[in-house]
Amino acid sequence: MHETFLPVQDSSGAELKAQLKTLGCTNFKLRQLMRRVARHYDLEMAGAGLKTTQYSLLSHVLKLGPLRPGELAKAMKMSASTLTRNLKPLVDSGWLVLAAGTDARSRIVAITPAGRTKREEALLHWKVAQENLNKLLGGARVLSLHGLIN
Amino acid sequence: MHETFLPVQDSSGAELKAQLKTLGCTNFKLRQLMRRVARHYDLEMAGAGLKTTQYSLLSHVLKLGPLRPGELAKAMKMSASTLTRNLKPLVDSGWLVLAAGTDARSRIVAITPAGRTKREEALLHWKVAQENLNKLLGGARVLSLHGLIN
DNA sequence: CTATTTAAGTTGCATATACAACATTTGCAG
DNA sequence: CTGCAAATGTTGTATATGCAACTTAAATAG
Repeated sequence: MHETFLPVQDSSGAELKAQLKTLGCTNFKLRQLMRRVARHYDLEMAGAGLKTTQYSLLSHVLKLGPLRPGELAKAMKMSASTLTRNLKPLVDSGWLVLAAGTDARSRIVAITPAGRTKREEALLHWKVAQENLNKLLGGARVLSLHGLIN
Repeated sequence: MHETFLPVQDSSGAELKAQLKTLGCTNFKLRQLMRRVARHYDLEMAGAGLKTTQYSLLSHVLKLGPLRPGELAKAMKMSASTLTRNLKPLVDSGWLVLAAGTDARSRIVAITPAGRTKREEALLHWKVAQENLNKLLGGARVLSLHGLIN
């Protein structure tokens, strides 16, 4: 009788551990959610001819200014090798440029005028996707999710 | 003065909308988290010679019994084309088999004895990864995350 | 000033992901 | 039966992801 009230109070003890054991694989669940969310954004972003990952990359270069690939990868928390490859389609499209850095081994990534225009266009689609996801999942849920991530 | 207390009470109204506007891209944040979590699990799962995605696939085939690719893809909420390709390394390793289905066009995916053994071994590593993630992110946070996903 | 270490990016390899187009095969209408 | 529509998987193409190995260049030790 007592136990039915305890869980909420005892959330950092044995009860929490017991609840954790009932959960499925966090990695799998997260991937599932990621696929779903990515599809949602990509569907809308396709109207601007971009993948959402590309929009994110473009936005980060815009905001963080011309910077070295290494810094960008660190800021976006992705591996340098992934970044190298993700840059390619955007450079090929003329939205980003890879210039020589101060150092002969390093480089500088920068957004081009065409890149700014494309990003501006894509921003409108991003807003729609973001707002629709809030409706789809529920604003409170999305808010909680962001709270957990940071 | 009053407003400082309202947000919590008014979580489904204007205040929630205002808070949502301050958030960054949900897709990007989620991808970041996914990368981090995937790295965590994969590092541990490497001890069993499996990627975590492969472990998930193996586990699903084990639990859902011999079944058609289409059903499996639906259960795991991934595209059929992704599944087709993800099956390949596991079939090549002899942990799964693709047999002819009742229907001449359909097929049956099943786990092999070697697959069961491998999955058993990998389960131990999965448990370590799962538990360590709980410690790393905090049990309460992981619990909330699962709550949001389902 | 040479030799080794460190730094910065890229490439090889393997996997994950999905949309569109495709090949087969059933099922069903007529 | 015939022919078209629906079902079931696989392939083509493009991107995303990361580890390990590699290349080049700077920095530092001796």
